[in-house]
Amino acid sequence: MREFGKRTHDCGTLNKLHQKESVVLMGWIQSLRDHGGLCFIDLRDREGITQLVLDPNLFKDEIDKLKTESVIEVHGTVELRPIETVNPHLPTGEIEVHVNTLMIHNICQTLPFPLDEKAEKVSEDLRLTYRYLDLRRKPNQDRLRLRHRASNVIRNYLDEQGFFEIETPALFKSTPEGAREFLVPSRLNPGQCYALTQSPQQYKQMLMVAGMERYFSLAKCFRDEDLRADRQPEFTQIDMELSFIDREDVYALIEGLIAKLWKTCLNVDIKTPLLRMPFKEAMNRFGSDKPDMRFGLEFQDVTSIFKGSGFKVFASVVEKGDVIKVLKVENFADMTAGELAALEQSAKHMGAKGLAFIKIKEGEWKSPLTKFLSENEKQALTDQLQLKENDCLFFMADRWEKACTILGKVRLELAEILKKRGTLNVSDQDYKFLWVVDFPLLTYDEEQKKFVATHHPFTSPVKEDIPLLQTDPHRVRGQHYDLVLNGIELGGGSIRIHNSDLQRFIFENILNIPSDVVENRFGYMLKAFSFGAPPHGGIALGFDRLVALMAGTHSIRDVIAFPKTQRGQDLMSMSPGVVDAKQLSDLGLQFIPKVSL
RNA sequence: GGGGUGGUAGUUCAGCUGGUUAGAACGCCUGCCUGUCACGCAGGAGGUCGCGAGUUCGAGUCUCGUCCAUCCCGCCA
Repeated sequence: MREFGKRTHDCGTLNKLHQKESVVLMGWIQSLRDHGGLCFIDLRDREGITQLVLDPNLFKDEIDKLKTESVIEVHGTVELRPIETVNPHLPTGEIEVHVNTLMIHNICQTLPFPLDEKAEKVSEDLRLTYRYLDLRRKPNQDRLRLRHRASNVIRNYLDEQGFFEIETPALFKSTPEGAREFLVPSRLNPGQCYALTQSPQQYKQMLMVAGMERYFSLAKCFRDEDLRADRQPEFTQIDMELSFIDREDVYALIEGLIAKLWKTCLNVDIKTPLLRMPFKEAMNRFGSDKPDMRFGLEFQDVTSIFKGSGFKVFASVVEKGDVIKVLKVENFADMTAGELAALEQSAKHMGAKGLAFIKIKEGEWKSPLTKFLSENEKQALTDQLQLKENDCLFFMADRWEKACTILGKVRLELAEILKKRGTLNVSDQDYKFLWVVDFPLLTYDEEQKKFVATHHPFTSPVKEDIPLLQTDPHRVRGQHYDLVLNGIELGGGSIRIHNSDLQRFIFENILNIPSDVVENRFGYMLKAFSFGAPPHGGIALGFDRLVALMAGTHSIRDVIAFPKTQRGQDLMSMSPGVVDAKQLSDLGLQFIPKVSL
């Protein structure tokens, strides 16, 4: 079967059917149990563990030398274990290999940390320093195996759907309107820099102009932003672009892909089509553009109830045209001071002045605001929210988006609290996907005092909203879509602008980018769109996040072979590092000490 | 750039209101052991308490600074 190596089997496959067979195994010593007159070794390779039995009379010297994680090769015979010594926890637990030849390939010195279950508690920086050891552990092997299987499924699926896998450059030019970039000085063009691609966005659109029709790539992308558990400076996107399609085609394509991935890799059936929710609705109900749909805790709007209220804070908010959102939690009137503090903190963290609440206990409204509320207001709240004993309400009054966002944060914190209490069950194996759609094309940036693209400037407006560009730009919806799973944005995409004039109008008249800058940065795109660009659109899914979610881990470092720390360092190879003066001078570079103000 | 949490044997941790020679488990070393699979038994080695100042008769413990890790906010079109 095996075309390479001298192994006859791997350590996961032998069973009682192989009895009396001569086999050759190679692998690592997982554990060594020397009983004096008899010695057991658990030999491990990528596929499993097989118990070896060694006679000390034959291998005395070797056994003395061997240590855990040493690499050995054994030739021996498969024997049934005595019935009372069968290990039911091991797939190969019915047999063992009686060794007649032992070759030591490498003695392992004492390990810097244990490689059994205890490794989970070892500090991550130590494990990253010895990443090659940490990766020997089964959970890590399984996660990289899962990643491999997922990429295989993706390639096969997209091939069936008529896609070409095409590599695009990692060295691109700087596009400063996006994320902060890694710059790469060009030796051959002194004084000039490449930037590592934040995404192959512009290249893939050019591939559509080039008539490739369907492109995909598992593309490495680079962003020089601060890191998080779900963010690395280099990461992988499943990047796709299609010609002659609309949003529905993209939804169907991706739903097929997700269903196939989950079925093949996890044996889980995902019901399609997936739920779709307009951005506005997601904000109004859950206070997020990536709502976690595994639990309720929805908001209601009670703005109209507080018109002219005796509670001045609320009344003035209504007067300004802002909103009041409320989150009702059942059986939470016994909220502790600590729980309230945690909720208030997450609200304040997001810029709230406070977090108003009402508890209904023994028929009474317990709250700092009770004395300001009229009977009419109480009745209106009771009716609209169907209040009952032990309910607890949290209010947020502010500008629409801010009020929703803050209460959205409170909702997530509440879920954590309820989980701790054991009154809310949220499972990682419960996969609640949805599409969030109908985002506004433009967002007003208070600091810059101008409109910016909500996603990116290549997003096409919804056709019937195009006339609004002239009159009410903020009301224009974009043909953008985000794929969300359990409160995490898996990816997003859009139908693009393929008309040179419309694209130029957006750049110059809506986003107010000076025409010479447009020409310099995007001139080639505008030109390309004037040479027969097909209508097109696409999507990019975060591959690391996707695999992390499938693996049931929240950190993408767990599914990346050699991840970087939060400061962007590779502790194993110690990168980044200083470079020779010669290398710098070849590039015409010189480091100036950073001066802090 | 800002906030939270943490840093004590190789590893994971304990170490109380500051007070003898800083402990445990696992790992490691030596010896014994023919049915273990977290093998067992006996013995042993192993520490600049992240680093630097300060308070104090006395600091792992208190204060300040600093470094590192991690989580979050800003940021991530």
